[in-house]
Amino acid sequence: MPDSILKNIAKHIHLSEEEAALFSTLASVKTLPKKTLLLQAGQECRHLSYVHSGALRSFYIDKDGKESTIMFAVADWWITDMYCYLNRKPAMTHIETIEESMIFQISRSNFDHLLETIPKFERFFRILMQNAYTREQLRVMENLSLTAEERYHSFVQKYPQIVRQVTKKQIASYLGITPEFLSTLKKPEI
Amino acid sequence: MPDSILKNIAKHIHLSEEEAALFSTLASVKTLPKKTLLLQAGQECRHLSYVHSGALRSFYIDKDGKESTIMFAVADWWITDMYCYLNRKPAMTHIETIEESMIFQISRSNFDHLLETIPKFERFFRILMQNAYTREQLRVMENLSLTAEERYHSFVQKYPQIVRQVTKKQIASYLGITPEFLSTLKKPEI
DNA sequence: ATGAGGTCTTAAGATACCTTAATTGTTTTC
DNA sequence: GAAAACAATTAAGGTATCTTAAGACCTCAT
Repeated sequence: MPDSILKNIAKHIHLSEEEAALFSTLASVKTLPKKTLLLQAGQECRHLSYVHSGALRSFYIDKDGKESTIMFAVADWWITDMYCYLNRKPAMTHIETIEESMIFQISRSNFDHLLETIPKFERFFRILMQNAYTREQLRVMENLSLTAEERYHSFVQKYPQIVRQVTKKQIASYLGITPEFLSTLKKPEI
Repeated sequence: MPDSILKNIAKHIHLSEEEAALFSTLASVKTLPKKTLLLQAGQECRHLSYVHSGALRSFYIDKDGKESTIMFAVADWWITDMYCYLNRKPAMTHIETIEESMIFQISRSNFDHLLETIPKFERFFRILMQNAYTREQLRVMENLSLTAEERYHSFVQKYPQIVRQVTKKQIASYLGITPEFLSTLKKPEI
């Protein structure tokens, strides 16, 4: 188990060697080729994934077949269909790799086990959820108050690494605009 | 201290009598008249508030003076400018009462003290943050994939109680549309 | 009670963003 | 390494939503 994920955890809580070892037995590694579907809407969402390398996205397909990108996950990000993972509901979103990726996965039952065995993980996940919540709330705020062009510039400034790893079509679907309209916007300063 | 807030906590964790008593010493009660500004953008956000009765909203005012409602909080909801509360940044949003309200507040330092003294609260806040996160993510999804009319109907169905307590103008600013446009939409079945 | 200010509605004209379509360049696949 | 598929761009016409304005209705303070 490469230690990028342990470093990610160590940002917020300190694990003893034994705890880190236990954690390692509860996570599994996967290497996935580009364009691999990791989760399909309707399926049970069994895994929380940490991205060691590569890039993934989760997206929703509405009744008209239109795709909306819910989130991107590049190195050092966590991704899942959180609502469905936590509440054992059928997934609403799809998750796929954008490029070849190496990820670590924690199943729902190992997640529960982890929280019971090492209560410090409650703190870790609280902080993870806190950050995810405030990020989504800021996104809602920008969706409500900014024009498409402003949202695009804000995205490029906030996530320059993601911009390098995904297509403009995918960014457009994250911003809630069409690729054609994105094309007409003034390019942001980088 | 009325026990609505203890019941809210008991939904997710079990507190002993002593723990409940300690918690009570760390929260303070306030009764606020209608239209009271509880937090102003730019100020430090010192409090996390639980709504016992009444209704509040948080909103953002953009560079053109346009208001966007970030969230409503009616009985049994928690509200604050979470990003700024947790990270000691100046508030981005305003919070005001919509009607006379009774709330319980926890200061940032008491919050920290609570998490250290009663680690079960890590679990409680994890679950609170989890729910807030998945709710915001669903809101982003709806903003990206639904028309204004569909979002309005979804809001009415999800939050009938809020609909009774706030104006249509405020709902419009939550949905990201103008009150004039909301007025032209087909009324939802209730 | 009266007036002042806010909310809600309707309507006409304006605009941000969408749809469709065609062209070119790039990537993937056999 | 050719063919097929996809991404990016440009442009013309269309639509959802906004802006402004005006009138009717509330609500609340004097």
